[in-house]
Amino acid sequence: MEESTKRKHTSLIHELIQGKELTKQLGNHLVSSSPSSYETNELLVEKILLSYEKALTILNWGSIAGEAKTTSGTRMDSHCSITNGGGPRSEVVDREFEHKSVFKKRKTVPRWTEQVKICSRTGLEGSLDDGYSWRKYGQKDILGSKFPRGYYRCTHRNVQGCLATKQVQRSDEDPTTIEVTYRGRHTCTQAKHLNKAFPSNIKMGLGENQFHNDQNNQPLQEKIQQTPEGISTFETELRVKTEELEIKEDMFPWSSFPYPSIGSEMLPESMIENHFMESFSPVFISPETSDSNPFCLSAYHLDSTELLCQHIQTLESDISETVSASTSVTNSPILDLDIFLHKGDFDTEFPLNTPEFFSPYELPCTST
DNA sequence: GATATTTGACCTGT
DNA sequence: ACAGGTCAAATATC
Repeated sequence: MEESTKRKHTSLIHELIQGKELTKQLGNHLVSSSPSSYETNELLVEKILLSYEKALTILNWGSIAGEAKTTSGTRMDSHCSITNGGGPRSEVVDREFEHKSVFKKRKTVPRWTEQVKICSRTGLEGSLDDGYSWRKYGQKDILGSKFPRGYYRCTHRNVQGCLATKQVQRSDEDPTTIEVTYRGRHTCTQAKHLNKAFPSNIKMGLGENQFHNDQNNQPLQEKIQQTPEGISTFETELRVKTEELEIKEDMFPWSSFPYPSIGSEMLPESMIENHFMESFSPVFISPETSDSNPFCLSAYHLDSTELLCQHIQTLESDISETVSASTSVTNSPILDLDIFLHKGDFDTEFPLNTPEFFSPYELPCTST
């Protein structure tokens, strides 16, 4: 028993080290990336994936992955989602990774949830715009929920084949909070446009998948109309609290790991050595504080398992797209990493001071 | 008239 | 069978 665990542990370390090395290689390739090296990159990515899948398998089967078990059984990637307090949403997350016994690479639709805190003081009119155009295609009463859930898809679905969707629902516990679950990435032109508009002064540290305003720069603001699932008015006071990030395969929150900014070797190195091996609690977002801004981000503590998953998510994401998206952000989100590392417990909100990012309620979005 | 929303029906997975 | 998710016809808005 003891011996078995030891062996698994050794294998796990081996796989992680291998993944690290491969990632380094990939990083080097990315630096000198040329069209001709694409295949090489792809090969490296495959290898890395394989290595991490093995590691995950070990984690899942081994005793060291005890916490990886969920109420519905052992799931190899159930721990890939950031703890969310066991709310209803965790169910959704788990469901995405059913049939775990099959370790085949799956192309799942990335999904993550943001909690939008609404501070409405005045009327009930207004909009909460996340920068994307959405079209409502359905609404459902959800069992056990007081408020119905609204289903939205990208307006450009038909024209540009953008498959991004989102679900909007008011929180039962806190009616002033709206839970927005995004699914899929935007492939439409507005995504590209918004990438550039993303604030450059939002700094993030390692592992923070949290602010995935989307791999394509997903929305932060939600345009809520007079629909029951949302609250209509907000002033400029809107707080976004990305409480849970569910990033699955194929998803890349550009805001999380801007490869180009980090440098070819920095990412994997720091992730593995600082996070995986030491299991500390990283802190993510560290925008310059300012009381003037209503948006607040929460920091999360991740254990090594979660970090591992996030790292895997990162590796599995579309590298080329990542590079593309990242290059649109001039400032490196990683800048403040050192400042926040090792800060231990952290449960602070970071108000963002990025008017260009938060103010556009009236962006040409959401249908009207 | 074009586009968006509403809402009951239908589909799918459990 | 049930719940969540999607479709699509009817309706509303610009």
